Amino acid sequence: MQLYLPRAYNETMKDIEKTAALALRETGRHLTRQRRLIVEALSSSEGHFTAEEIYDSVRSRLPRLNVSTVYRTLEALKKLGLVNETDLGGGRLSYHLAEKGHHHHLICQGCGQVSEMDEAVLEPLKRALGRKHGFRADLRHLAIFGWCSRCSRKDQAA
Amino acid sequence: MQLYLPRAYNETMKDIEKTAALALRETGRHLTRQRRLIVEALSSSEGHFTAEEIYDSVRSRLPRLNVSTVYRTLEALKKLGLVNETDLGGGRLSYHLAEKGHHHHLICQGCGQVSEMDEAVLEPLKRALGRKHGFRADLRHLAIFGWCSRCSRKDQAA
DNA sequence: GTGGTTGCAAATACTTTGCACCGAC
DNA sequence: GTCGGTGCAAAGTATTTGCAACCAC
Repeated sequence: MQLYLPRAYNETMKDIEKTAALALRETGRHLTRQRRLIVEALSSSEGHFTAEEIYDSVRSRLPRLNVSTVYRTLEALKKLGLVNETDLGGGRLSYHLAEKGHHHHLICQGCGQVSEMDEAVLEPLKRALGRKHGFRADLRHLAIFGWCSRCSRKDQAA
Repeated sequence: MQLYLPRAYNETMKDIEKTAALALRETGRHLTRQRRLIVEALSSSEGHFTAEEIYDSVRSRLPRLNVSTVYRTLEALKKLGLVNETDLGGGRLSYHLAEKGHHHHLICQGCGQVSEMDEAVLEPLKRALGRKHGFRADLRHLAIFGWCSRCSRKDQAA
């Protein structure tokens, strides 16, 4: 694959960025500077980001970036299956790079910390829903609210 | 308890409306016509409603009602513990009368139908989260997305 | 050069807030 | 009469869209 990017970029590009570049090209779309930086921001951590967090992050390097570009890019990447959109509540959506395995969020209502849990914990629930309710649960991006161990302790002390 | 309402109202009032009237009075708040009608709308079904659904429903009887009154009333009832707010995703909140037991939502991504599941199904999950992650899950209003049996069948046929 | 992409501004959807008047108590 | 509640309008927040300039191809 030959990118239009300067060689130095190409050599340091992460796999995910190359994947994005290819997927975009295959569908006749362009890999712009803003899109590359947005993918880079998304890949900067395993976590999830709101559109505004991505916007703020990329704007430090591309000050004229507009939020609508972020939304449009996330939409495009979502359609390509490279990004997943999660509704963690609070009236805003979160985005993270699509991964092989699924992960799930434990959101602490005390400190706001978001941790992840493994899928295995949910298997019994999934089976029970199918058996009892005929419901095929899509547990790819479940968000569970509650209290982390630290805030639980604080809570009891109060 | 003696309400300012005409006797006929008092006699036909549902228990929940009386509870609301008492709770409001106890905290030095007023039971207005709009608040009574909003509670009535909420109690018209076991389901959950968005603020706009309540607004539309009450406006047929009180055309000058304003949305902000609906939001403010829901907020007041929430503080009194009479109403629960649930984030079913999609950028809007849902409200329903607080019940003794908790209920949980199964939201079909195919037809949008929202059904309820009983709490028992979640107990094993709750225990596992505590044991494995030290996380005290607040599962009072869990929303699980997926596919109902009808849409599952359609999906397989396609 | 062409068509996809961007920045900008305006629109949309949901919710909140300031304020003067009103009404439950 | 008092203080809480309401309608109205405007603001706030998250997201989307129309459009002309722009740039990856």
